[in-house]
Amino acid sequence: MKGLTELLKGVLEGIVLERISQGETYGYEITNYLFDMGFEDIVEGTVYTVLVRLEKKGLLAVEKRKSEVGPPRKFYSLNTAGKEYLAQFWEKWAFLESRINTLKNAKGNAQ
Amino acid sequence: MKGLTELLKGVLEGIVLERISQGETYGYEITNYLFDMGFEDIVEGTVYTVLVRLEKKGLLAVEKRKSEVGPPRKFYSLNTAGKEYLAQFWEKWAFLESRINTLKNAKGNAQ
DNA sequence: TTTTACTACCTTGCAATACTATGTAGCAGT
DNA sequence: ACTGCTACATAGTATTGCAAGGTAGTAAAA
Repeated sequence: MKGLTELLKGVLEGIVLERISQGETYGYEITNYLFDMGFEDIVEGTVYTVLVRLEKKGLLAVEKRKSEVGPPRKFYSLNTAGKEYLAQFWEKWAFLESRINTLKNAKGNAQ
Repeated sequence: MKGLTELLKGVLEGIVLERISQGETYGYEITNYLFDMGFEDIVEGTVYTVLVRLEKKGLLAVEKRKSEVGPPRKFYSLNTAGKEYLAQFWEKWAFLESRINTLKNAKGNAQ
């Protein structure tokens, strides 16, 4: 799906955090996962910038491990702050989703 | 709800368009509507900048009318391009919503 | 008549984020 | 040596919502 850029703002961060929370993983795998999910326009560079940002925010634990099929991988997992942050993300998402759907089903009560 | 800023990016535009599509309305009313919906941190300035952008994109028809309780109001409605754009917004939203919920219910299949 | 309150619109500068484009490097098979 | 895949990284750009102000019309209170 194309033209999602603006809608993804804030959401991508949450998606990446959730993916990590479901099991230790690394940037390249996340990129492929997103592609398989249908986010075909989210490229590697974008994912890495998100990971760097999340790490700077102090939400992730990192461990570098050798791979037998390429360069070493940086495995990420959520620390306590990361779990808390993710929980907040889901709260915000739920709020937004409910309001949007309310609006969507309102069918013209303006004025 | 606080801290929605990033999540609102792209979404706010859609919300405003949808509101307008449900019946001719103006900036001040939209602001109050958003507040009543629970978006208590979206202030007037934000709404007006959105309206200006939507107008520049050529999605809106405008008509200025006098008010008996204050300054004149600028009533907006969607033109053809605006309706098309809104339909695309809902498609994107549906896509995003479905993927997010898939992810949310995935429960750890990483690696 | 001045002040306050509500209505209504507008603008500039800022911060956060995703995208573009590009680069580096390890490993394996040809 | 070359190609292809794996894997990480970053500088610059565009878009967007927010903060913080400003201008004005109407009407009732002071």
